[in-house]
Amino acid sequence: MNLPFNVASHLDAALRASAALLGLTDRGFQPEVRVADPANGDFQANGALAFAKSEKQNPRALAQQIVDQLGQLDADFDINLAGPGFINFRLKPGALLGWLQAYDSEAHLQAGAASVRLGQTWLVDYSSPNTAKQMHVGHLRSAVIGEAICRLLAFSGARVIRDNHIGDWGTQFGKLIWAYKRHLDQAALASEPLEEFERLYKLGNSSAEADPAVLTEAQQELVKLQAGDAANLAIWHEINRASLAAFQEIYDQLGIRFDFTHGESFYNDKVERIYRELSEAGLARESEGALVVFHPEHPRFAKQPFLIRKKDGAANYASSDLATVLYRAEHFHADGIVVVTDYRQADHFEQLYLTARKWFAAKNHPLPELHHVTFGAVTGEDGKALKTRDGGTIRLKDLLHEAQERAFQLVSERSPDFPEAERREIAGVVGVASVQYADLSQNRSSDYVFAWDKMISLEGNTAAYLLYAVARIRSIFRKAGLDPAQPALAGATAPETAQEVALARKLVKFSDATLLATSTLRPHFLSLYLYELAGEFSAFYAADKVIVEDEVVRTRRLLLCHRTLVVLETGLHLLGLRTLERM
RNA sequence: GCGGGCAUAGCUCAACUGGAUAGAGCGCCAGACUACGAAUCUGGAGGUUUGGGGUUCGACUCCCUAUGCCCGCACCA
Repeated sequence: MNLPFNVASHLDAALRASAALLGLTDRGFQPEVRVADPANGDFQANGALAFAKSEKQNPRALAQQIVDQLGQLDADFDINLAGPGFINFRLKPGALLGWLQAYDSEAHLQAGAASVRLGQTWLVDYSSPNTAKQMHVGHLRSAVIGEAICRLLAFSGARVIRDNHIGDWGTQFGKLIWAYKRHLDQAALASEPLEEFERLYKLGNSSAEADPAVLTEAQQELVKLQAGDAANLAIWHEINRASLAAFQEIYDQLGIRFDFTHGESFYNDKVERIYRELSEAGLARESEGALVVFHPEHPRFAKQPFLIRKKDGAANYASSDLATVLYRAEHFHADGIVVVTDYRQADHFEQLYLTARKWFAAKNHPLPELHHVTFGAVTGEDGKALKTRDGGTIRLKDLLHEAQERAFQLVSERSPDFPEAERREIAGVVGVASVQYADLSQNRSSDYVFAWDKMISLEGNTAAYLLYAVARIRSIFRKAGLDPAQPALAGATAPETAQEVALARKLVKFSDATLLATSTLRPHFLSLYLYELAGEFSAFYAADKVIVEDEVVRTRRLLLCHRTLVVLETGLHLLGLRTLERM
């Protein structure tokens, strides 16, 4: 029989069926199938251990009983027991070949993966910079991780909505508009709008500090804006338009395109309903003039309030975020919402989701899965967080530019015979991919130590290593005179040499890597897999020559090359990276 | 003060959420191109997983505790 895209799920089903025959399922038996250390097999089932423990049985004997019921599986697997009761499954070469023949393109991999979240809608809120400000290195993580998560969710079958929740509403606009009206440099606005807005804000800020009369004027500008004054609203729109255009230049380099840009201002007219519903639900109450929510059952939030309306009656980010959750649930019918921000907002989102769950239950609103995807701070080499107002922050624009310049020097060194235009294009891909991959290859929870050399380095577990593997495979196909889009590989036989088998076994586990990365919303699991796959390929490449006289051997190896190419490219695209023909 | 997070090889990071002998890269040492791209590959050295206790067939992972660093905590987001 043909193995499905996810072989582990196939084993899981078989083990459940076997356990059911033994009457174990009702008593809580779980197979616990996972990818095994290659020395032990391809997959292992650990469930017998935990179950035997709870039933006070001999785990090894129990595992043996389960295995005895697995009859037809031994066509595809070598099955054996090990240790205290591990069940090991090793794919036979013929089964490996069958899987490789079935999953021969990005489209077929996608089709195999898409059953998990078919019919679901997921909304991902990421990047979310403030308007009128440069994006700096701290904005990189949310954008890069968020985009990878979008692609992973889409790969698992979901309809994905990308929403850029920009910070386009706040007290800073009073000072900015004050300065805009008096000191705007039209030429600077046209060429470098964000620099000009930053200059104007600083000017407005320092003027207000120096002169109380200016502060009053700035506050009045803000009041006028919030009241809908036409002139101020026009300036505000201009600021947003120019900011978004500047952001999009960066998003274009990162391969990001949002479906919606519903910033904070979008929810201005939606907060009244929040106050009303939360009060009706008995969740919100007045405290020190403000409207707040306490959670008596919670160790911290019993006393630390969730402040949803300021004492002056104005909304804040809590009210705005509550309105955002409701809008996404009602308007988009989202099954899941993912918000990608740094971990310092963890308290806020815990309070937000705690409140939303109680509120939705009280009001019978359909509740989506709510996820706050956090990531560590970007720190300097001293381990301290880089802050926006520190003089030394690195602009994202400059970072990407320098990455590409460094990549260009390297490409020119390695491939001096390529035309300059092509070297530029390669450097663009390699430079940006290096920056993205540096972020995606490590667990997002940990702090990110910012260092040029580490980020742009093209050695070890880096984008360049993976792109190089892709380029080498494409080179093989050029040499063999075959089109990797439509290779003539009919009649390919099962893997034979140690390196062929190792590579084939790794390829089959692509589905487990994407599943793990998606279910945990941690793209680094996919990065790690791709790095290991590229390593297996490199070892295979060094040991087994592909383009040989013997046609059987050649076809067999070309099949492996081709599937490696497809899986590597599919995986890199899922991470949001572009790939190359040669480099 | 209250609460959260982190601590793994010299350095940067993994370890599939309680599974088998804790793995990679960089750096170091020794090898491999008149072979499809050496941005590569093959070996080697390197560990009391911050210290101390506990839970169990099994702990980097869970609990307690000590230390160190980071972060949040009433009207910024």
